[in-house]
Amino acid sequence: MGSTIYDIARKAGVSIATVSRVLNESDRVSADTRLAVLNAAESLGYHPHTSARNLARRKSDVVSAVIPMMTNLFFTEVLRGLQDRLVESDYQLIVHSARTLDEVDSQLERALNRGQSDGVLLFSSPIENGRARQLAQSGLPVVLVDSFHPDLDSVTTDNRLGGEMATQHLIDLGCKRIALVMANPKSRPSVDRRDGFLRIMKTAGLELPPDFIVSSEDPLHHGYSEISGRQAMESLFKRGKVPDGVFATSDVQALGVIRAIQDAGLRVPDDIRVIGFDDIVVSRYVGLSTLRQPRYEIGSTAIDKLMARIDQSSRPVSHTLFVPHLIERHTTTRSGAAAILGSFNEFLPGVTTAEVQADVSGNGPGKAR
Amino acid sequence: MGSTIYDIARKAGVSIATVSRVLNESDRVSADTRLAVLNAAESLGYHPHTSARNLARRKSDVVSAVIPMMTNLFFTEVLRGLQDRLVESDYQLIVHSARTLDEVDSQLERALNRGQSDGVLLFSSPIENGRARQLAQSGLPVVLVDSFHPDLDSVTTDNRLGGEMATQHLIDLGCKRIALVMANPKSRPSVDRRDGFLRIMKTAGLELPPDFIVSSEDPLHHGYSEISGRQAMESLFKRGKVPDGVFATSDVQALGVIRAIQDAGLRVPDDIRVIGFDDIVVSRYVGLSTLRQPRYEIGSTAIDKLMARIDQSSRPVSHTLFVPHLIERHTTTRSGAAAILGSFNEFLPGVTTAEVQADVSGNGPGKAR
DNA sequence: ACCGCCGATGTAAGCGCTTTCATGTCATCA
DNA sequence: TGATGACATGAAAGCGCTTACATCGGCGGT
Repeated sequence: MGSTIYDIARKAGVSIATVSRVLNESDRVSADTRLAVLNAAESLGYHPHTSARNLARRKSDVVSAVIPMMTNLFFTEVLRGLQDRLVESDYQLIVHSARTLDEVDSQLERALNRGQSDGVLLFSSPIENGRARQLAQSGLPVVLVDSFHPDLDSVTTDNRLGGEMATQHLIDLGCKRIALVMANPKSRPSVDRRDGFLRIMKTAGLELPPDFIVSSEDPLHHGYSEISGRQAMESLFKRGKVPDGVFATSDVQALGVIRAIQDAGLRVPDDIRVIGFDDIVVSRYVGLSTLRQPRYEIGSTAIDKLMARIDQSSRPVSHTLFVPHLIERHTTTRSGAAAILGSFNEFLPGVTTAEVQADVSGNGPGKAR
Repeated sequence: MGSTIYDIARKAGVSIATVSRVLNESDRVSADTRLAVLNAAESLGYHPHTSARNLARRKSDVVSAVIPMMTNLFFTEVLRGLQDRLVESDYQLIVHSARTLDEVDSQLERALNRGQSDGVLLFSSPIENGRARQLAQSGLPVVLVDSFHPDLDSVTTDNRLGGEMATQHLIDLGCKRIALVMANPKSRPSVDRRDGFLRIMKTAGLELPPDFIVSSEDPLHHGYSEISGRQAMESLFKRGKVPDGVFATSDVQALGVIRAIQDAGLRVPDDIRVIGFDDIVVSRYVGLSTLRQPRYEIGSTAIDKLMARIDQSSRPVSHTLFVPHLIERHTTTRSGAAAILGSFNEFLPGVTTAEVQADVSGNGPGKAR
């Protein structure tokens, strides 16, 4: 174990330079020596030493992804998109996950170390000028995903537009008293979605009762969690506010919102319509209406951009903005339609109205756990 | 950008050895010089060169995870568990994802390169003797997750036992004609689960009609996919076979099974009860009964084992076997209860919140947030 | 005043590889 | 037949860092 090119060179009776040439597919080697070297390498069970190689080449073929709130379902899905794209290239991915936005700093610091990776994907983190400078100074190629700064390449969904679309959708459905459940107000995507919401509410001339915007101060996941959505909704109810439509700034929150509504003895969508954002996997099974972020495209575009910049650091900065796509599911069906569709769960076409009725009134078995 | 310890040394008026000492927290440096060095480093925006450092230290503080079928939901969830555990240590994770089991070879090859990582976690891949030898020869610490070989540390769920529990559960519910929907027969976990199934069927003296075992030949995801489960069930129906219970070797497959059942105009669980394996996130929302794998513990145990072996390569090989946990949900309720419960979806009000709480608040026990 | 010791620092030898440049060997052409 | 390349190979200089080992003052003990 641990053989080096010196061992190979000795065994094959050549110099290390020749071994290196063979191993790097350079064609300036005769067929005979090539074979001898390959045989020697094979028989020694040679594995190149990556660090040494990277040091000499000044290249690592690795990209870093700094991802806050990895436990959030949305990110695991984006990550899958990334991987899919990355596997096709020769790059490998090193994941720096941060549990809170504060941890991002330290993880980013590590990701910026030279020699570790050829570029960095920075996810969903606010970029103040200090950090922007830090990134620029590091000289490492960086692409922002799901966040924005004028000086840096970025790939985002048009969150403001998404907020507008979601809100307009609720309005089209006849909702009059719409509540907004947002994540931590420090999260840029959440804020952008809110701005879209506000704009449409204003345009539509709809009244926005005080307290109808609830935000989470939870640092964990930055408020993008089921529990935070649930608490937001409960706090609304506690104050006696009952909206007829809710826009949650993420699907995970929307799931919590739905739970709270049902715990309060109300029904979705009959009493309150709910729409989320992201279109995580669960949403499809649960029948949650949402704005789909093109995860796959986000991931692959980000990778492409990063690679382009790695190849040519002087290229002009570019920003890609994806338009989210409205997915209408059960949680925003019209009252009438809801009765007909019957099932809350679009995964279950076979369920009859009767069953759903029974379900809504009945109490399920207590989960003994 | 790109400053080295030489730059710092010059600026601080010391030698590179001293700089290195300061940067590595060695205490054999006077307070004055330390300060001077730190200031110089700061003002230069110094970032150490990881490859150079690793080369000199013979240590990388990175662990590799070779994961087949990353797009499978189960793995993304295990990965979350890993990350959670890893963030607390100083290690970083490099992900080698393989889309098929064949790609595992090449990804593993890369993961075994020296200098890239200090250890490898190999997921769910069959270990023939050839590969075992390759792993041993590489000299790199390896821990198998979700697969087994006597010579290598491993962490697995007791799949055979799980298969027994699932089957017994269906029998307890009164099922007489139970079908097995398995993934690719080359997948060890799937095979083990089948063996448990067979054993219980035999013990119970239940007849196993021919063709009631359907396996997938799909190389993609090795048969662990919704589509494969669906096709398996369709092929059963096509041949006129209608079981009254189905054990699918994974939840994703079970979702496909359910879909097929409903497309055929039958109902779950009234006509056919369904149980899966894994307890992926979606299952909770869909009400799918399943055997839960303790993902979090699997991940953290694997990491612990790997680190232990990195620290002491001579330690004895150990195997950890986790007992899966039966989660009863809607898809295996008794006929009577099913009629009352009504909804397929346990996400609806009838369900107590206890379980959801538990799941939402963390990835498992031992979580200190 | 001398010896020995200790703590702070510098010197230099790698870590395992890539790559430039120099060298050597032939076939080729005038 | 000797000059001329084309081609295969070797020698050696790094890549940026860690870490023995050597060095150098200054100190207390005698």
